[in-house]
Amino acid sequence: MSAGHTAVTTTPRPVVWCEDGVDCGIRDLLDRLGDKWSVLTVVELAQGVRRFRELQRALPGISQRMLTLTVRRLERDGLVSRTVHPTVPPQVEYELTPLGHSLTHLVRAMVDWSYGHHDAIVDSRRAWDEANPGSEIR
Amino acid sequence: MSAGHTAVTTTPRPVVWCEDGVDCGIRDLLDRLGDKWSVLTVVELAQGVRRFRELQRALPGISQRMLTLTVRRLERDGLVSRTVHPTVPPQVEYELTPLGHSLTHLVRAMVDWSYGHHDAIVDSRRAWDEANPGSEIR
DNA sequence: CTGTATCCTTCACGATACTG
DNA sequence: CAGTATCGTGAAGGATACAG
Repeated sequence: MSAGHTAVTTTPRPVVWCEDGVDCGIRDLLDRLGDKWSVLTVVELAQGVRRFRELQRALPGISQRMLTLTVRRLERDGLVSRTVHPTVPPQVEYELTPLGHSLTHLVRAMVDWSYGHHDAIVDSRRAWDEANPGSEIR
Repeated sequence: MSAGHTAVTTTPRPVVWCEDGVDCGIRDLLDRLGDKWSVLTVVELAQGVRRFRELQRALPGISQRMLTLTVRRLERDGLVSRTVHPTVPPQVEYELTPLGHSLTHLVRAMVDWSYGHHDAIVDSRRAWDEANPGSEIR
């Protein structure tokens, strides 16, 4: 694997792009994973059905606006189902769909990896910061 | 599981926060996953050692500035090692560390999930968009 | 309670020029 | 080749007010 003394001229099979620049779907996932609240929302809903207000309380710091946007996008992607009970005051329940539950395994793997390597990352950062004082990288 | 006819009063063990709002590291991972180029860079480096220019060519669309920032951050986190050969012109090689390689498994799982569920997501979006014409959600 | 509508700020990223 | 420096832009997200 590291036996390359000459340049690696054969580009191995692409993993992310199918053909020159064509995204195969990973970008969608990364975008969802990337926004501030989607994963945390999925994690909370993995515990069970939640009402709007319950979600908001479970996600300290989220604004009403962002919670709405987040659950709407998750619903649009088919990860979350939204059930409106026509009562007064209104009652809306959010729940993970089977597709959403399948994402849960992945999220669990991410959480596990974080737990397992967080110390190493923190140490590495501290060492790097000491070796590169005054760097604007962060 | 769905047997809750009364409210779920016992909040299950937290998964993301250790204690009220304390992040246990998942946030760091999500931030890295979230930025535009980190994962793609790791994927490319998973194929082998790469020089700066090689990386740039492998990541169509990335600017010189962003590539620098991305590899610096990955280096700071201990995911990537940077080796400078004091030649002229300069030659710098980037390589995944063992920590970086461990992330590869997770990325692979993400790619697999994307491949497996991309169609379902696309379908769900189309259906949602048809059911919610003129929505600003996207 | 469950949203929408506005306004405003931040900052991630791109473009470009310059350096050793 | 491998960066650094600077500037500009758009989009994400927060705060707040209002509605059904």
